[in-house]
Amino acid sequence: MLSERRLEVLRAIVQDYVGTEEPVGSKALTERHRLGVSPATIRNDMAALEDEGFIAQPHTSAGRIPTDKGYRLFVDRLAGVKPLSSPERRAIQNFLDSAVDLDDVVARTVRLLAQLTRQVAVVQYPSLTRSTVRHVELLSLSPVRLMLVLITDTGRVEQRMIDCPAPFGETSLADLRARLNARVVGRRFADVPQLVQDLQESFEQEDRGTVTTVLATLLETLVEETEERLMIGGTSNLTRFGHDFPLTIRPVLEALEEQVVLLKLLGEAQDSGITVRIGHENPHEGLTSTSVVAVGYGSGDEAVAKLGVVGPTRMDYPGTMGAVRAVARYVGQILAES
Amino acid sequence: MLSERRLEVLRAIVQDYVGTEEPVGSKALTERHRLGVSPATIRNDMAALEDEGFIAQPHTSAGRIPTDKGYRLFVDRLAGVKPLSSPERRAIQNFLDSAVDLDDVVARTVRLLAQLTRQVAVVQYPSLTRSTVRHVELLSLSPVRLMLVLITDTGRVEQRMIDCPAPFGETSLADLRARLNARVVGRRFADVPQLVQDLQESFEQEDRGTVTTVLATLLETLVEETEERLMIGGTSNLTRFGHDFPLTIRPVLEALEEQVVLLKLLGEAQDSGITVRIGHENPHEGLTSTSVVAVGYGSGDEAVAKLGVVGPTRMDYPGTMGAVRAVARYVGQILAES
DNA sequence: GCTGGCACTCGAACGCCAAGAGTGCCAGGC
DNA sequence: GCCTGGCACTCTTGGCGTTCGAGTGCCAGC
Repeated sequence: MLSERRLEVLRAIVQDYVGTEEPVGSKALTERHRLGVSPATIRNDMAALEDEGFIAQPHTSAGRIPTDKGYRLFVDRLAGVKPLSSPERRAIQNFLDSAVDLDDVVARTVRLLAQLTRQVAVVQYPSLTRSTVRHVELLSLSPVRLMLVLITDTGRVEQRMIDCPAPFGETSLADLRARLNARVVGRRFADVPQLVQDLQESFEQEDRGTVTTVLATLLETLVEETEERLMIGGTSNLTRFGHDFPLTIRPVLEALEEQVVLLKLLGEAQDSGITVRIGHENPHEGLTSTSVVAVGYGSGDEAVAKLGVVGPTRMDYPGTMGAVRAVARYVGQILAES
Repeated sequence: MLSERRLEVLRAIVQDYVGTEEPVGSKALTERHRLGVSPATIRNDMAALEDEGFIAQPHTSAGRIPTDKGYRLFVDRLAGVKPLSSPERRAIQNFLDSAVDLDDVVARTVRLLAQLTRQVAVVQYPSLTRSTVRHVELLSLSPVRLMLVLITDTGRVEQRMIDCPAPFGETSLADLRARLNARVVGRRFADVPQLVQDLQESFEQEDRGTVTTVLATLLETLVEETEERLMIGGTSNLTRFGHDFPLTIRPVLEALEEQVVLLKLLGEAQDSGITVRIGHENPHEGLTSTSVVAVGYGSGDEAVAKLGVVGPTRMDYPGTMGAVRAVARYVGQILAES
């Protein structure tokens, strides 16, 4: 068990290292923090912290830097979440309020997060599986060509082309549109498959082929789009990463290009509460020198998607967590309003 | 006027430098290219090329590297466009053919371009101004809430929420929908404003407010969405940029984050034919050490949008130009089919 | 107009040394 | 028992001079 002061020393080390990017020594610590003891004492504490694996020395005659384990302890026990200032809050709200559609909301959220945290921001589009259907529209582009448009309660829109096996009249189309909407509007996407499964039976023989095709396309859209989309931004913040550039930044950029990786990353975050993954806690290889701070957001109580930032393990955790939480909260509000 | 051989020397310098990333000397040139003369002669030629500003020495006792002006001459007079191999062509076609919707087409195009050229790829979504209207849909979400959906011939879909000043009945809605479509389907977006300007006059007094609102929203959407969207990818290729990382890469990443900058960049490319902007020819400050290779693409004869890559001035121009042109061609085909 | 020869320049690499930061440990004091 | 001042030790960092080699420019000769 670590004494109170040793924890205090760890906190001081983390804070200083985050600020200066340089290994911090015992003397510097006593100068910048009122620890009430001499450097020699701090040295003993540091030796103990190193034995426990919370800090490490890059080389023998250098100061100490926190390890992943050290950051973990810091985040779990030593640091709170730093709330944003009220000007910041107002700025967020203003900026998000002027969004015109869902794409715009997401785009603005990304910019905002990247600016506030000075890190790479990742925002997932509201998920289809947890959303409900607001409307299904069928348009006839030609007698044998339909367009299916799917609108969610979060404002997301998906469309698909459909080639009909046989000409499909306007009355049949209106009929199908009405029946389809009657069954699925307001329901969750996950429930749609059962809700429409016997729909084609109520149609004339000649139209059944088309109806079946439409239903198949609808279900396909649901499945395909469960592969969620996301938007990232603030990659130029990666340049503030460290000194040994190419090696560090390369795998990160590569990971960021892989939507699958990012979705998995966000997916592993808890539904509620802020999740912080530090360095090697990250499953993906290219991201072992980064930390991920993620949180769910949603229009109601439940999270419909997640957002977060990716940055160096040496980051300002309290500030980042505060910004991420605040942005998630406001985006949730915006979505609820629309 | 430069002699034939001196041009040949310039070509050799560009090729070698692009391959090795290192200043190329007279001896190395004679070894790798059959120029038929001795290093001393090459040195004279190089001195001449340097006088003309086509090549430069990083420092006195180093080899030469091409200047922007040198690359320009190379691109204009010395290099052709290298066509892709037929396996590559087949791969492109296969990859693009399996796209499910417009977003997917664009996303795949970006990946493809980035992979083929090993550079940062930028693809603009098909522009609204040059597109035609395929369909306008109006959905009633509640008696006082409408959704406007706009579908283009390139498959792009835009939607907007509309709050009606007064309740709007289903029959009025159907009427408006029919009249709207009758007027604008198949027409260019640019022509829409005049086509709908007196539409509200044929409606009952009580509905006019709503009709006016709908029309206003439609026009607003046209204007707003003329601010085009685009997608970028392959940023991890920036790591292969050069040796002096942070300074070079930072402004590039920043420029890439600014959609406005990129749109302007692509916008300045010619409508037909490949445009190559080299180094300082680029208007944007952060991109003075990059070259941009861009080309228009479209479903018909006319370009509806542009795509291209951004890379170091030291790039394989013939190969890059070949890849960009080929990808643009295939994307055009895909769009024409859908 | 090309070529071989030659002197020259200059950056990269290396080794060396001194300075400074930081540590670990120990003996003494509260 | 814990803290502290002192001290020897370790290593990195930066400056400096030297060497090495690539590449150049120029010139005389063919």
